[in-house]
Amino acid sequence: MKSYKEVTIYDVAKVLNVSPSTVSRGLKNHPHIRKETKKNIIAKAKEMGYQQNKFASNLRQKHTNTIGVVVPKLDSYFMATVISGIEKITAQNGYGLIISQSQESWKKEISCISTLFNSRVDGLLVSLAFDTKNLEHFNILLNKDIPVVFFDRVTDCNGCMSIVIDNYKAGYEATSHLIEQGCKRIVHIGGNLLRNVYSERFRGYKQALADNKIEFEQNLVVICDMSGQASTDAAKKILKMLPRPDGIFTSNDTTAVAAMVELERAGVIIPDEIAVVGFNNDPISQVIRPNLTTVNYPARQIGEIAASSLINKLKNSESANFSTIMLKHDLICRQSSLRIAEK
Amino acid sequence: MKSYKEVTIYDVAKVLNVSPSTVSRGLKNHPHIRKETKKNIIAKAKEMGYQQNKFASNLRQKHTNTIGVVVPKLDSYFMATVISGIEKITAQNGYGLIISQSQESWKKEISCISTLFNSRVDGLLVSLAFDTKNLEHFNILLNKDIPVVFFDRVTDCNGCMSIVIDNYKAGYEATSHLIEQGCKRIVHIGGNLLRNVYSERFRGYKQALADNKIEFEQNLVVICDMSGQASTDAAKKILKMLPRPDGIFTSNDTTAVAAMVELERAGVIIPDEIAVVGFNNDPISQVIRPNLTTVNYPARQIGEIAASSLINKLKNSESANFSTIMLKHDLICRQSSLRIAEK
DNA sequence: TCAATAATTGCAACCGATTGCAGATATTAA
DNA sequence: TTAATATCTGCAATCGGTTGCAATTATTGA
Repeated sequence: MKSYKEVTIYDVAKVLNVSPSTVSRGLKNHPHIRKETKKNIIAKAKEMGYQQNKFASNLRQKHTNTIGVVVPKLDSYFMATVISGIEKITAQNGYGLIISQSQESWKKEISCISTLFNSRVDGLLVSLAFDTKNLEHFNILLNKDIPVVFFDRVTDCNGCMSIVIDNYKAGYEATSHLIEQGCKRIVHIGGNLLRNVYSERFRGYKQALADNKIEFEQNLVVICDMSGQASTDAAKKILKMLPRPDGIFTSNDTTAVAAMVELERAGVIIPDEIAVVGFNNDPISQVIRPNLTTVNYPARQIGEIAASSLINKLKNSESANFSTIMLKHDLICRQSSLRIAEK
Repeated sequence: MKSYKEVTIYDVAKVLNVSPSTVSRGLKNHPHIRKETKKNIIAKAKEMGYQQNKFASNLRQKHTNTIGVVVPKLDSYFMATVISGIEKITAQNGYGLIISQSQESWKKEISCISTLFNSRVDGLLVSLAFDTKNLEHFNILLNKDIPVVFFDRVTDCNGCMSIVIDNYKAGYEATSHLIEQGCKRIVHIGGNLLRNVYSERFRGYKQALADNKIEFEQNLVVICDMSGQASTDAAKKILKMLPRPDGIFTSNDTTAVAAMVELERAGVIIPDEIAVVGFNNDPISQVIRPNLTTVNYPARQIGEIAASSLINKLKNSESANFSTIMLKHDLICRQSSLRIAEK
């Protein structure tokens, strides 16, 4: 197929009249090689256009310097930011990155994991799909001591690390904020309760209601796929509820925005008639009018910490083996929920 | 580092009392191996948990069955959809995917290309960064006959294929549509004219004006980074223009939406006072009120065709060597620009 | 000057899958 | 039954870099 000839350490060795092993060591700054020799080797290798063959190297060394990433979807501001953080750290440490999407599907997640396993990634960074019900597909990795770090959508998995925020607290704060603003009937829109992020936020929501002596009503809870469309539908339902709800706490900004658009279309005034709080602090939250109150999720930091935890684990497998790192979040109050302070 | 022992074809061979070569051939369905033998080999390999070592295989075979992807940014609906299309095709054909982002930076693009080159990808799928000024960084690939297929943000590059839509025509149609709706002073918001997508759409815009005897005004053109923020700023400028423009054609939906939000905030009625046309047909275009008129960009199809063209080229390098494939687009007319039909 | 120690370098055996060619076995034709 | 052909298998070299250990050279101390 390919007609050109690669330059190998053998070629460099021949020209320099040294052995391939010397070239190999010289190139990676091995202390046994004389400085002078090293300089020659590096210069000549560069001159000849030598490029290390990673397959030969990996074959011998048994690791690939590659990290696999499995995320539900790439196309959200949140996830893109996380990945950007991951990439920054991995690039700094000389690791390559293979990114794959589970498309929110358990089945596809299984195949992603298997593919990455077959590519012999050294470690994995994972955020779970919507409907993943068990973790058996991770066993092939765990059996071979390939470390896995979960982030955002995490799970209890024997020996794996997790990077999250305190979703319970965030949900509690968001809901409490709405209550402080005078809301009495607060709708919660959330995703599959299998996933910690949704179940925890939901739990926070319920607890905030309870702590404020507001009765929890199951029919004020919408569990959906968290798409814009689902939220538009939810908004339509909300419009028909009697008495009409006066607040919405939803688990991402996409749904918050879609709901706001639909409500305003029906003539509802936000926040006066219905106050809205989203989640993630996507850029759209600052574009939409009224600006959206939301929970700031330190996405880039999540990515950076997940990556550096994994790399740390790879570098010394005996390292301090924490199980969970919890990052700080903030509730950012904007116009979509401020009914008191502004008056 | 790793303490477990991998199962190799030698292990399988020993158990089955055949040679490693037979196992190798049996596993890949080589016609010289008896059906019976094959069955045994496959069964035993599975039983023993054999997993092919890709490094050994790649080392020997000189190719990696991996395709590299370089995109400016992952975090847009458009790009995520393209990648989804790419992944579908590559997965079907047994290729792996390494995805990297240039973050719209020429410099980062150079480093992405170099990294992928070092990973020995068999071929590359590329959409150029905003400010890429020359193509020298592709020479390392081209010199070694590693095929590159450009999509969306393409360029003339000796021997490379391109997958695009007719951006000139799309720009022409979008602008003509606004003119038909009675617009006389149409603002165009676009990106760096280095990139075909922006320069072509701009060219279409100008031609449509010319064909309708509307004088082109340079100060109605906003060249920016196509972010929501830039568009909000642009909208503020538009509000101050006298006489006030009555139409906007902008090169993506993000900017269209941001502009609409800002204009409506200032009390401008869309489309009556200012009609808006975007580009891409992002989901948001159907969420925002009024619904956004936009150009449908067949993102998934672009990805699929780019991937299959590349794979085709890899499989038989002598294959029909087209230089450009141009896909069909449509102008989707919605409320944000319809001033006549609806009245 | 000579032994002892330190600093360099080379040898050769890996890593695991692939594949051209030769050898072995089975089948068919004569 | 024997030669000729068709089917299978195995041998051994190869891909290119790495690394333990031996060998060589340089340096130091006595």
